[in-house]
Amino acid sequence: MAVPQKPAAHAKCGDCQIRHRAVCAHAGGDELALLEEIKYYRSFSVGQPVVWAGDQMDFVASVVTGVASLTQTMADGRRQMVGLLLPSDFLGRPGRGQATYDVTAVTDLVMCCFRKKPFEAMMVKTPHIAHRLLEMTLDELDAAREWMLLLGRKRARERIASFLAILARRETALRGQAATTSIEVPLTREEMADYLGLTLETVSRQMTALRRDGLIQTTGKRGVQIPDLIALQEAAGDDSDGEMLS
Amino acid sequence: MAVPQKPAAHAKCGDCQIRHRAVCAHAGGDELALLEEIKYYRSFSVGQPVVWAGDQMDFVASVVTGVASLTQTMADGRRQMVGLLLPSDFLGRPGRGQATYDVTAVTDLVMCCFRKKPFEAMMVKTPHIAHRLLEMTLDELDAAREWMLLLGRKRARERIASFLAILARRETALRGQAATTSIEVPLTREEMADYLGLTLETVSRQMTALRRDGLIQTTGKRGVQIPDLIALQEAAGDDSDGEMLS
DNA sequence: TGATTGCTTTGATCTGGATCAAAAGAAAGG
DNA sequence: CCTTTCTTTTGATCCAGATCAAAGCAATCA
Repeated sequence: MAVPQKPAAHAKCGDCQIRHRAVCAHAGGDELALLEEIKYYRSFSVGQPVVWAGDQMDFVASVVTGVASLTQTMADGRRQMVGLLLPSDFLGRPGRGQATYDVTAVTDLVMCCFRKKPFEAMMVKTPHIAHRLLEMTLDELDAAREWMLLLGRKRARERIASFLAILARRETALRGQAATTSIEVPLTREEMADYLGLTLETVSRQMTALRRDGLIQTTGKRGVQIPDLIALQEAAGDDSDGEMLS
Repeated sequence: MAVPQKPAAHAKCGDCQIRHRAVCAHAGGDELALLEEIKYYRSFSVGQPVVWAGDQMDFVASVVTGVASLTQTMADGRRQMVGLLLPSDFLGRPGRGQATYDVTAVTDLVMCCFRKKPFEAMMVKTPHIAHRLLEMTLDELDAAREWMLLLGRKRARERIASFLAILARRETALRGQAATTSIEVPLTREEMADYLGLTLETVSRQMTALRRDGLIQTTGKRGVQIPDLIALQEAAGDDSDGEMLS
């Protein structure tokens, strides 16, 4: 397990699968050419650290494939995951040299990296990249605040249902929606617990309860099928019709 | 109570007390002149709503004086405050028409407002404003994630200590630091509970406990003195030396 | 093939904070 | 002044989820 992979030889930005959702989404052909020059790929296998909080970090990056976690750890070992980076999500903060969180590959992971200096220089020159980064950061802020409601006020069952519903939504957004949505949860029970502010035992028990109540089916450890996404969202305590925003 | 105030006649941007910390911080003289043309002030008294979640919102704004809260409410009434807007903080999201959260004046409040359309137009033309907004949004994202750790993993006592320590830090940053830091908590016990993911009874009990243990003194309902900020930060469960970042 | 290693599930018990209830301040109004 | 209203404090009890403990289960390896 965990053999460091050789970065795959990658196609040009124009063919990239995250081209239209990542930080480069609004970049024109000329801007893309500039990015193309300074980009490089890095791969990580499951469980590998990308950076530790406090480390010097001289690059920023987009997730191309796989999933990474942002985690905070207290002195006595209590852990809280504060973000999941899925394909097209952005890692790093222009204008800051140290990492703020532990970043870990929770699945095999490929990132499209840019050295910080040239990227920051580009941000000044190419308004489309800066603009897209603002847009993405505002989205992340909304997501973080949604998570604050979950962590501050939702019961264990609602937290699990919320998490599964969010993954399912992202899935139906990419694929089309079928009668039953099928997802692959990219986290272990313990990682889910760290994300949801629970213990792994509670996560396991509530998964069992949701299955017993017919809100989900499961295949293996990671597969979850959702026969009725609306019902699951109601179990999540979310205002039934779903809060959509332009 | 709560008599709507007449917006005060205000000095020019150059003299504004939040000039160097708000979204206009990096704006040059010419950019400031443009902002000056489209700005207007609005005042709210304690308890007044600024906007409700879902409302059309055709302006963005900076807090000049006072404090506002961002709150999410679940269908059954559970509430979670997801942000506090202090002087110089920014409200609103360029590129979105509806408010995402309930915004309420928790003290008397003065805001410096810009109609959304002209502000968005300016963002395109003046890179300094867009850049500052990105910077502020990234800071808010960090704050939100710090709050996720608090809500997901900290005990009641640690949450209160964290909250007071954060207010105290902001105070010592503005004023100089004295031996004893004095702060005025801008929230009622119930509002603190909504912010900290607790009940108002637990907040009250833990305030009493912190006083009993000599970590704070109190004067009236709102005044709190902190004889030893380091000790309070330890009670907050934060890595003693405080996580400072460039 | 059995043994080791990592999850995950399930059971029994404990506890921090919620809930229910009431009293005590403190400010505002008649 | 007393009454009303709002906020805070304190007390008694309860319970959702944590903690402690032990099996299950599936993959990998020797």
